[in-house]
Amino acid sequence: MTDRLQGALNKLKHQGVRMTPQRHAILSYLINTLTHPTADEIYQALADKFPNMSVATVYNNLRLFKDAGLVRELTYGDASSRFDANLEEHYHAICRECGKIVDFEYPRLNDVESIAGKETGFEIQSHRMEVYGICRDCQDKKADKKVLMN
Amino acid sequence: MTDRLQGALNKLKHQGVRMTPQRHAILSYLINTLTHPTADEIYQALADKFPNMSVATVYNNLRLFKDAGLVRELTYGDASSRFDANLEEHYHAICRECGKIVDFEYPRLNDVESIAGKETGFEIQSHRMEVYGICRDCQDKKADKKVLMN
DNA sequence: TTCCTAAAAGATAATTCTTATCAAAAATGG
DNA sequence: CCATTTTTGATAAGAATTATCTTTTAGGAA
Repeated sequence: MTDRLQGALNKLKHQGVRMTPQRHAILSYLINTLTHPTADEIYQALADKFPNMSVATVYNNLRLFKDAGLVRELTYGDASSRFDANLEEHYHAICRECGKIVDFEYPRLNDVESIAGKETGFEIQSHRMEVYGICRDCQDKKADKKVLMN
Repeated sequence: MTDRLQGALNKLKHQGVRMTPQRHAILSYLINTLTHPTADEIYQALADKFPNMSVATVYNNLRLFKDAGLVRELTYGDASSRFDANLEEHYHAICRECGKIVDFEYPRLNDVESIAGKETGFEIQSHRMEVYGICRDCQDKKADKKVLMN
């Protein structure tokens, strides 16, 4: 059991949230996976352990975790939301080909929020930044395809 | 007729794209509006002029403009995509309350793309950044509500 | 101008993702 | 172990977007 999972479980207990096997599995999966899965990916990943689990349960729990401040919902170009249990400051790189999301380190943009606030009159609460491109895997696939075509 | 509209029309013609009244109206609306409308907002806005126009036509043309490099699709937290015909460098401030999107100026993040590329192995093509908060209007509304409650 | 043909529009069905509903099952506190 | 409240699971419903297909139209050629 990781520290982060333990901490999350404590937080939920403290908020009076009941623990269920499904809930535990979803949370655990989210915290231990390095990718940023969609609701459906979580559903698929847990299908072996919980053949009877409903997708609605996954969505319900993701919302609950979000409300509890345990995960963030990421909405990007492709259709479905992705979920990120890493609440620390970090930015994302997104593959235009396969939708994969990878974290990367970059100095926090400290001044954007105040500058944008002054310029727009908004009361800024947060910011977000990401880069788009083609991941290594998809680059390789494209190279292979080229070779095959010649 | 604005220069930007004229330029866009030329670009389409050059690509062999046929012009239709609906297409022209959608493009013109997008270029002349300062907001970043959703497909449905465009549809509603043009309903008077084109009572028989289908939503599918709006979506088809938006995709065509996107493929032609004339507009960008912006996907945010709320359900539907927004479209931006301003291709110049700029960042967005988004209101969490009403969904409004406002442009703001901030020095271009020149180094993010190369730094992220080195760190992740991605072939980076673009980046995007935005701030989230409460716009002036919604701040005022909240203040009013407070007064009323006392 | 008129005609031809490929492209686009319009109507609507289909898809996809997500949320709502509700009866049955399960989790906590006593 | 019981009672109460939550959660689950099944499914319907909803919203945004895309696909399909027929009719109409744009734009070049005759």
